[in-house]
Amino acid sequence: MPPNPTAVAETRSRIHASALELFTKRGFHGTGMRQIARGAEVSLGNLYNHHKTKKALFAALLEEYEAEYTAPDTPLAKALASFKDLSDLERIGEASRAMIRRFSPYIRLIYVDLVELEGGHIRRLFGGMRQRYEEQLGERLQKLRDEGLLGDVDPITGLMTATISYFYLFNIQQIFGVTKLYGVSDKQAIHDIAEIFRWGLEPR
Amino acid sequence: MPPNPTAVAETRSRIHASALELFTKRGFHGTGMRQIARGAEVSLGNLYNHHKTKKALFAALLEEYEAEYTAPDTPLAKALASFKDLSDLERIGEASRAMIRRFSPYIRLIYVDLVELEGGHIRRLFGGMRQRYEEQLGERLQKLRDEGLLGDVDPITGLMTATISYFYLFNIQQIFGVTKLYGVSDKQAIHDIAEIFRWGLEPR
DNA sequence: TACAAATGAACGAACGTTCGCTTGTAGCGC
DNA sequence: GCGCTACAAGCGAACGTTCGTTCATTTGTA
Repeated sequence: MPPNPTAVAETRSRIHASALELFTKRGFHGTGMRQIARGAEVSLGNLYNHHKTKKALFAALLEEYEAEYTAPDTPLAKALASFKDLSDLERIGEASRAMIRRFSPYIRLIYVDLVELEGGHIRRLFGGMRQRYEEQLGERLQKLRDEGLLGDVDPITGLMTATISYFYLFNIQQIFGVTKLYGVSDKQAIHDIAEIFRWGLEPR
Repeated sequence: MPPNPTAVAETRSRIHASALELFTKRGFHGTGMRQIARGAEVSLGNLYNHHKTKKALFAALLEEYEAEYTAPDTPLAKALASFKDLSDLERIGEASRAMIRRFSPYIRLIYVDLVELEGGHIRRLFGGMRQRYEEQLGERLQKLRDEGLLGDVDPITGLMTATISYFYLFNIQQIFGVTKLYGVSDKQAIHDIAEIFRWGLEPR
């Protein structure tokens, strides 16, 4: 148990794994440092060699996930980057599902932060959403509109609402534990929602 | 300090108010019985004359709110009950906004339950949603469809998605603390979203 | 007089953090 | 190649608080 870089990194990752599991299951104040140490098979004191306080440990988990989540190679980022026209809505739905599956522990951490700590994390995620969508999609959507491939409603708002609908659907199912919110398979729900955002509820 | 019914009820409501404020602000495990007692201007021991345990006190708050929330005279229940055609979508948006405003403490409690306790509450709320929509709106929507006032997409799914979009929008703004998610006023956002669900993003 | 409402001291357990100590290897002079 | 040193990594007892809950007791009407 020395300054061996790989062994130290392994210890750190065991601590993070244990802390993640407990924080997401019992919340911040419901999780004790002794439980984290036991789960990581590490002494209580050693936790404090890696993180100054319990809060700092929690914050480290959030930051780790945030970096991964905001990377440009996530399913959702790729789906939005390659968005060409409204036939790609289903891809956004599939990507949203993949995001929730991959990042469900992160999302739970965000809820913990909201409920028990300052809650600033989720505000940051949604805060600049509109602007990010405009920067990334504004030009392409304007072009589609000029070509007569979009209707009169604001397409940025439309794509945001569609993405949020998908995201929240799978959030409800995965995080809240609800099965088949719409009574159909995920694939079917993704298609139905895409159709709604393409054609609306009015008759044509 | 006697068996005076109104005085006892007043004490109870002070306890509930103090507990609600603390639970929603610091979570379940982050709130102490002594803090609740201090906030309610009540002795520590007296809390246990009204609720057997801390968990029971929390559960009582959730139940109180749930009864109010599922009552038939809430803004959303009335908006859905009086839904006639797609021009009423804005009313659902307004009602959703009113719901989030009125019930934001309840929603925070639900998040606390999700993060720190069993989390069964939110599952119950979303679990039977599809069925409730079918029971309450199925017949009316079928009639609208027969009259040629609706398109081909499933209108139940459409109305559910629209309601959830509104609800979550104001949840994001009120509970998560995000201002103007869509960059426009609430009124404008309600209208834009209604237009999207009516006409879709495709050109007409 | 009876009894629910209200009180605050007391209990044992668990909390986050600190601290003195041990362990074990990396880097160094030889 | 070999001991030696320095020091990060790891340990668990201990500290002072705070926790949820209990309980003997007092208060104040019905």
